[in-house]
Amino acid sequence: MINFVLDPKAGIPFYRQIIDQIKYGIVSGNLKTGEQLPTVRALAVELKVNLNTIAKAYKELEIQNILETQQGTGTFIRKIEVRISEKEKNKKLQDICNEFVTIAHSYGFSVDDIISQLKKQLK
Amino acid sequence: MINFVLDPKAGIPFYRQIIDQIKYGIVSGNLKTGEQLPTVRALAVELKVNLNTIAKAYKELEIQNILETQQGTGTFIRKIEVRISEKEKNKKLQDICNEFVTIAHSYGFSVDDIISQLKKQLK
DNA sequence: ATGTTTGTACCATATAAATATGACAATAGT
DNA sequence: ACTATTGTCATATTTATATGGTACAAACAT
Repeated sequence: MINFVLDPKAGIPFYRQIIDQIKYGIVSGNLKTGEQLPTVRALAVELKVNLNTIAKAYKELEIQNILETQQGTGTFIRKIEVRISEKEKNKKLQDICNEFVTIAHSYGFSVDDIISQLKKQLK
Repeated sequence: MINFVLDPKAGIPFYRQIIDQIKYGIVSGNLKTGEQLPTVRALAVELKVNLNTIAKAYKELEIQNILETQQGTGTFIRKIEVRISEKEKNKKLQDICNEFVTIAHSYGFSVDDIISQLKKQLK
């Protein structure tokens, strides 16, 4: 579970701060596959924002296939189900990598930079 | 010269993405002092945005004394040192990687999968 | 069945971002 | 001088974003 925090001075919308923290939580392992997130109302109260703001964050992550929501039950970190061929999988991985290398490049980061950052995250 | 890239899914305004890419381009050495940037019109066409959006980015960097514009001639990198702290740089790299890893994760790929794919691309 | 908890949908409002146009000014090349 | 190219400015308009308020719908517990 994460300890959510909002920074009103950050100049970053609340819902996006929440998105980022969830993503960070997944990458760092603080959020595990299948784990339930706080309910929109609970988190809204905790962070003192409207429940729509939370719902918007959750919604966007659901569209990105990162979360899974069930009305009446809750919101969860999506369990990945792989039902594509090995070949398609590799193609997908390649596509994702290409896209991100391009973005990283535009900020002056090299593939080596990315790799060493990723390795850091493994520890 | 930079290969500018706009990511509509990033949740960061276009003009700010351009600003960041120029700043990081200077820091990483991809943009050198005195170098001319694309004209506002050229970059607008390339990125398929309005020229005002590019002009806004350039303008803000001129105010920050990072760019130098000469009406009728073009926009250039100023002879000053752009300082971005290690911390900030790492944050940016981390953000990019974070985004990357989360998406990959949602397709069932691990950080190790990504690293080995990236290493393949290096060869 | 009923009530509670869950996410969802819709509406309203304010602000920010991006576009569209057009006119203008400085520079360079001819 | 003339022309083309550059950035600038102003203004209006449209679109997207951001947050809040309220009511609705699905799942669950009892």
